[in-house]
Amino acid sequence: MGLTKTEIFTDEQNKLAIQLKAIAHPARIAILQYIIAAKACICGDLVEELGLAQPTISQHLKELKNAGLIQGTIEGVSVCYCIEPTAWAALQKEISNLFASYKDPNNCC
Amino acid sequence: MGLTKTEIFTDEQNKLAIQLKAIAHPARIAILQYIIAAKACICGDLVEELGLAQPTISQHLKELKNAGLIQGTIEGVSVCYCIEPTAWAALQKEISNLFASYKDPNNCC
DNA sequence: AATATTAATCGTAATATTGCAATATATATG
DNA sequence: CATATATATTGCAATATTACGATTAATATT
Repeated sequence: MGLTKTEIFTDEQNKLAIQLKAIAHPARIAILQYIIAAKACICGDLVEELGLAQPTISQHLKELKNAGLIQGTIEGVSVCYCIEPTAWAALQKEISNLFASYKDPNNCC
Repeated sequence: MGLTKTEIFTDEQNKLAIQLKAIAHPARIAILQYIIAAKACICGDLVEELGLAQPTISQHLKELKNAGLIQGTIEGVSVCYCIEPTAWAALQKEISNLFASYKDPNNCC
């Protein structure tokens, strides 16, 4: 075990879980916030900005990339990261649906 | 290692990460959707509904409870679960802020 | 070409997560 | 009280995650 039983759930549930998991880490939240806050793309000031080692940051960026939430373009020696607008908007909508489906308290608890 | 360096990040980032992590599993997404879809509170039809063993469901419910996202009230032999409205709304707002902070594509990537 | 700079990859240790069988707990009901 | 029902807890095996040192890869600069 130690293995999520993905075959039991719908593709939508699995995909949402994967993308939420990508965001569900303080370092990756911080990375996303930093990328968003910078008006331009971020060319890897992240190592200095956060207090984590370079391989660790690189790994977190890879996970965000794998989840499709950011994209990186090579700019000479460095790499520029920014939000992937389509996936970002899609995830926003998906999460919004989940939360909005809960209307008012049933006050039975 | 294997341990998130929480001291590096803000309380907000850590709390958001914890609550997102609670949702970031297909079983827990399915549980939340089922609780929401039922107009009344759910008294453990979950084991039959999802294809997971009873201890596994119980554990997932515990995690959602620990994250403050659901609450359970004892109803005789069984337990009724429903969304915790305050935490649910707060998390919705927090996530909404994160996503909304990204305006338009900077098209520099 | 040699060196510097930046980021990715590999390998590894520590810890966390997932899932379940077995068991425990707690409340009904006969 | 004995038994049934519903849920929680414990213990464990398999796997995943987190973090980083060491190394590699790739492009600039001298």
